[in-house]
Amino acid sequence: MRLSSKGQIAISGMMFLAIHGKGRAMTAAQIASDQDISVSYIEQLFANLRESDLIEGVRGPGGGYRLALPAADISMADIVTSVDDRTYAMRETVIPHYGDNVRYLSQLMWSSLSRRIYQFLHNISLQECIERVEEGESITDIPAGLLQPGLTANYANLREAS
Amino acid sequence: MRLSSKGQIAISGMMFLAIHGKGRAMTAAQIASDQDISVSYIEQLFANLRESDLIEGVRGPGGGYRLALPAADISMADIVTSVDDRTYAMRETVIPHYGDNVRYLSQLMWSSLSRRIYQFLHNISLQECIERVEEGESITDIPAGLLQPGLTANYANLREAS
DNA sequence: AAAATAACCAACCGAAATGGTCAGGAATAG
DNA sequence: CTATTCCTGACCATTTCGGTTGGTTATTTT
Repeated sequence: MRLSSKGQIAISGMMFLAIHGKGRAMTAAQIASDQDISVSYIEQLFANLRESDLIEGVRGPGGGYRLALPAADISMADIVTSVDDRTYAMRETVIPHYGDNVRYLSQLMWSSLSRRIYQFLHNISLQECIERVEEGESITDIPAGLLQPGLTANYANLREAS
Repeated sequence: MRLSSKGQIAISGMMFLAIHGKGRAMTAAQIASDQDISVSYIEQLFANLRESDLIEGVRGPGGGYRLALPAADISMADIVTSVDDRTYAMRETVIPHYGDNVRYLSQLMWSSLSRRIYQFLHNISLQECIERVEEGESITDIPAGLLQPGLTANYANLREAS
């Protein structure tokens, strides 16, 4: 299991589709602008998501990208593995030898944990993910480095302010 | 939140200490050999773990590395953030503007998920992690790419075979 | 005291991944 | 036909990954 900024961008992009799309297609330009990232890079990542049948591309004027499935049927694991684990060769590519006791155990350990992380992400749907924030989850008391100092409000605050 | 092969190596290394150390120090050479990786690279990663007070280094003959805390008091999140999130600048470094409604929401979404992943990893201790495998967790039915084809046995099988 | 061990430290290096640019081609709406 | 927009491929700068080399300390053993 792997999780990088690539997965972050893909997840944020999918959230954007789920929230603002609502059936109609959103252009790569809109998604890129939302995340302050280049259009081409969004297109690269969304090409992966399309190959994984998570989104559909609609060409021509009025076109863009839309979810290929209900948000409830798309998991975080689906998104992450689509863009992140694609080229990620797990380090345990050597088929373990039963005689090589110690090394085999190390591989087994990581596999076990990797699987737990995958299943955790698999149980979080795009739908549930955006509902949680829209319902005004309070996000305080977060470990250092995970969040910017200024970012301690929630969606409810945002609604009042805008 | 971030998770790469660096985190994997660190976690596997810590598991090695927890299982084989049992109080006495294990050398960087032993840990590196177990993971089939260079000694210097292990030293680099373990320097981070030491700075985070997760391990102690003991110099001289008979020296090596040992856990600085009971395995039950060390979480997966501790290890991963020590080596992985150290140089990882979260993409949300721009302080969100309340007026910039859409972009703020995207950042909020990711922060919310990132926090959930962190807390998930924070609730898995090194102790619990190794016990689970030692007790013979069966690891079949794993999504493609997460595990090598040959790697479908469990610790119980290993014990029988060796 | 000398030698051996093994953590520590810093500089550098090739390969890969990240994130981006540019130039076009193919489909579709007006 | 034309504008829009996805799609594709080539290329590029920078960072990260994993490693190498060459040391220096601290500690134990001889």
